[in-house]
Amino acid sequence: MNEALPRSFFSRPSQAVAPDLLGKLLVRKIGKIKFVGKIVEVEAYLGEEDPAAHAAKGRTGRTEVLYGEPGRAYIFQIHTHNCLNIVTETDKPSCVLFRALEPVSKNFDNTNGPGKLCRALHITKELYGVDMTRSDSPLYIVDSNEQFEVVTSARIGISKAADWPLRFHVKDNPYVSR
DNA sequence: GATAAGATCATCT
DNA sequence: GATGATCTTATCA
Repeated sequence: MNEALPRSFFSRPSQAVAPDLLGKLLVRKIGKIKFVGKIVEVEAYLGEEDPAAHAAKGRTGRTEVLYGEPGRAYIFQIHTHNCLNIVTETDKPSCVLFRALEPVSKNFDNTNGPGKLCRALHITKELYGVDMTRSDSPLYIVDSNEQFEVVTSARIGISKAADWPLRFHVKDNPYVSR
């Protein structure tokens, strides 16, 4: 068990990966400590065609990972906090943002937000570019067979293209942000 | 000129 | 009071 999702899982459009990512388990290992959280809210970013995506700005170094392999972790710093994303599609700088997690292992909490999520899991620039498709990485995704209802809604917290239905979250889950 | 790091202002709790 | 896919300034190439 606890086998990381294959790279092929992420080699699809963000809007296809995002909803499938819900209910999956995010594993964060810090030394011998392991945090496990269920993904309950995500947000898809398409890339160059998405005005709200960082890649749309035409960056090359800061968003380097976005242009790289799918399944890689993209750590983005917002103000004094960090945000965790996972890269999708090789050709496009698209990715999926983890907005909220439901604590499975009870050694952490307050994960109902992008910045809070990273703070709780102690995610820093050190994890930038980490391969999340390997179960020996400090950060990876594990499959789950749980049943739940997915809700699609408009994105939040951005100024451009905020009305695009690229936000997905588990219905009736107390850990979903705002 | 380009990349990296730190901060401010609006919205939500 | 806290959080948040942005913006400005500083340092390196």
